Amino acid sequence: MNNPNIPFPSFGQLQTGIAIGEPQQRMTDKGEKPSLFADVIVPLPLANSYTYRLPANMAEMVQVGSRVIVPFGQKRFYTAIVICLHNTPPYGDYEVKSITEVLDPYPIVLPEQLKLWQWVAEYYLCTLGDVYKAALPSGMRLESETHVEINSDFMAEERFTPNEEKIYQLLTDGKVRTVSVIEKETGIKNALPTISNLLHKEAIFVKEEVKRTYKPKTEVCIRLNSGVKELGNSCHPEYLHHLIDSLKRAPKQQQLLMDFISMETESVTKKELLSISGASSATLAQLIEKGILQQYIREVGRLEKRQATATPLNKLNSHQQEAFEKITESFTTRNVCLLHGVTSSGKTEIYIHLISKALDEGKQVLYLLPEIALTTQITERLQRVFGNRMGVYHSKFSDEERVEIWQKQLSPTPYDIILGVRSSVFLPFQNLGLVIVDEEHESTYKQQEPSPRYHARSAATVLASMAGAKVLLGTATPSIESYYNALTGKYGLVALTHRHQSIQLPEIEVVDIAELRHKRRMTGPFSPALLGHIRGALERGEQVILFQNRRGFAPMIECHTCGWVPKCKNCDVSLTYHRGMNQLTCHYCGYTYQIPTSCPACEGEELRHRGYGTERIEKSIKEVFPTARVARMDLDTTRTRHAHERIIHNFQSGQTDILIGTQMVSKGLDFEHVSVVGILDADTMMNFPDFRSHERAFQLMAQVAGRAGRKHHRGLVVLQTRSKEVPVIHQVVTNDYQGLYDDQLAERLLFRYPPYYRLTYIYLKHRQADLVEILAREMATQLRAIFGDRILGPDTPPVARVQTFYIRKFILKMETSASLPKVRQQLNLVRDRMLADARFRSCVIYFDVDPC
DNA sequence: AGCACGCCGACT
DNA sequence: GTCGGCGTGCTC
Repeated sequence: MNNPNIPFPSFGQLQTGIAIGEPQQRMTDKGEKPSLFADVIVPLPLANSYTYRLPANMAEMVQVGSRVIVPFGQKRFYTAIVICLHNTPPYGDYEVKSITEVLDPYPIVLPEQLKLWQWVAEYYLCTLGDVYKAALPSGMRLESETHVEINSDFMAEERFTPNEEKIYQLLTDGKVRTVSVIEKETGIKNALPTISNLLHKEAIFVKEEVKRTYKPKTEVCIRLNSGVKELGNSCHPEYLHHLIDSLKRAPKQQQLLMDFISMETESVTKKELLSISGASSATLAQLIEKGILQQYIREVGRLEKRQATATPLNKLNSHQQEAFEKITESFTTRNVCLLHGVTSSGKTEIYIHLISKALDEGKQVLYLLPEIALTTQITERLQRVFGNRMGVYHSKFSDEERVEIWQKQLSPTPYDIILGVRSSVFLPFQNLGLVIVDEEHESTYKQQEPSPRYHARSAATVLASMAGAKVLLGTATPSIESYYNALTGKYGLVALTHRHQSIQLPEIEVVDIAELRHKRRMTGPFSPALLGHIRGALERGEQVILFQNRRGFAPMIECHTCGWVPKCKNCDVSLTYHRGMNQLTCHYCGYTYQIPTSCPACEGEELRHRGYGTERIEKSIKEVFPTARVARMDLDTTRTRHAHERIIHNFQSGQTDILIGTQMVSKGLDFEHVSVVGILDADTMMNFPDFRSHERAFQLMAQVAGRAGRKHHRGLVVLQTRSKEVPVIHQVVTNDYQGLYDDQLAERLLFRYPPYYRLTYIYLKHRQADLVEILAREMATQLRAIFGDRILGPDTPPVARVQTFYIRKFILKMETSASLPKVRQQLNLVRDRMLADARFRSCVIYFDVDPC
């Protein structure tokens, strides 16, 4: 295993070989000759780019990075991205189709972005089409749909089949319908063949139409009728008075007109006018009817209009100032710097000063946050300082809003700062100077599903190096990988150990719930000690956070008689009981089930809840403290855009006493009055079957613990566990990150994990269990022939079946010294070889590079 | 990913 | 004959 020289067969080209950008011009093309061909990528999981003919009238209008509409396949049209313009006719005997329409006369994907797309596709072993789909807001990707209409001139010569008759009859009303509508209304499963038969018989017309999903937002506005306005302005200053007088007999209209004039504005939205004047829309309609006021529709942006910067920068304290200078210093020799700052050390202030510095230098800043943390406090803090220079890019924003941000970033007046989640690394930047990855250790930066399975931290680093920008990774609990990179000198390292405003780290009390449970001293999920501390806090008017990293009511229900547990029919997992919705839910595929009244195995009537989710914790705590005001924050209570903010706001303003939540409660929040934090069950985190489980458990617990404590009082954390002898528990109690790091690093080396080895997971999926099994066995042989004992598996993952697909998994552990392009090429080769086998053609094989 | 095409078994 | 359900192969 110590030999990194794997027997790689020597193949010529290693890379995918898709050329992006202007090709080398041949001498003969030196002139300003317009290009004849365009290579494009389509938003499909296809490995190749495709060459289209560029009609002469479009040649001037298209650039690398423009969107174009192209016919692709038998009927459909797609929005493709031009990645190369050239004059080389493609070889091979296929008909070269022409571009249908050019959507952008300028690039909407900049050359640098295309390079990032290509890096992501290569590194994460996916297609450019996958990256394209993830990168561009879907509102910018128009697709075609088939519309079907009756031919009214049709004379029946042949007989129709029953299905043809059905569809024809449906269409006799003359309405235009899409294929899916026809299928729905007739109940025919696959209507396409029948529709094409009808088309052959010329009974119907079919047209393929590109649907424009993006619609600009509009509002109805009111202004003076132009004639009235002119008279009022110049010729007859008295005219408006006459006009008002003339409405004497219509006092409501008169009042409304006066209200409008007193607003001293050219134009106002209808809504605003009516609400200010209190008039009815009928009154307004009459004024419009009389030609005094005029109604028109105005296009408005969806982006929030905000005040220009108002609040000045806070002055940094001496520790922050020192850190700030060290970071700046580090950037002179290194591109990436890790800021390791304990909770409440004021990292955000340092970020703000770094952002401000970058802006002063005329650069743009990308501020990345993990998915869950966004909104609330950090956003508000940054908005107070940077106002309308900052844009927010988040999955809870509508697609239209994302489109507008994208376009704004291409405009001459882009946001200087983007605060965003994972996917904002794909936004166009014209002059990027700094990327901040906040809470860099967060695993939500890694996209799990679907492809591209990319890590935003890595993508951001690559993006920055392409743009000549610097990267700051900030966290209180660095990922083992980043800390290793910092200690080995690849990254700069700056530590911030002083907490702001004399806030002490909380005291952590470990409670052994195994023993208490044995002695029957537990009240449901709560130990006597925890309940005592909660009671104390409530009596003192202080707040409590209870952390349980599991949503729902109970992770499973179980028949008390025979032990039967309901499982998902699609996935190999037990179902979570959600009490609020009174149903069982699969947390993997989202499928919901009715609750059985009796056990289908033994017909026992007693089905018991096993374990605790946040919902059940909420119910239990209300039973113990009936007067306490309790709120819950988890995926289920924060589905809507503002729910998250509302829960936090209510807690912050003291309208809630106890906040129960999943890891959501641990992110980027600072509450003034929290004195007690309860970690209800540390074991579920530590027992997670993953090499990162202890690292993650430490990070989570340290973060949650950091929520306890206020300015002058030390907070208290009650940590309930059944395994208090596990080192991580002690490391959390003593806030010993270094200890955790040393332990983990030793383990990682011993068991060949990152940062010493690079991991790639190889997944195999198929509907038939036996087929994946055979595939796995044969693939194992091939993989081992190349990679030897660097291949582990095939394993059956803990959840062996998700959404009716059976799953097998290999783990590849590569030395960091091995050539990545060669490894990738080998992996692709094996996959292609397996899929070339007729037996395995319908199997799915994919890779997860640097899994989290 | 769609979509066509071809083959097969079932229904009537 | 018609229909629906797959497996297979291709998309400039």
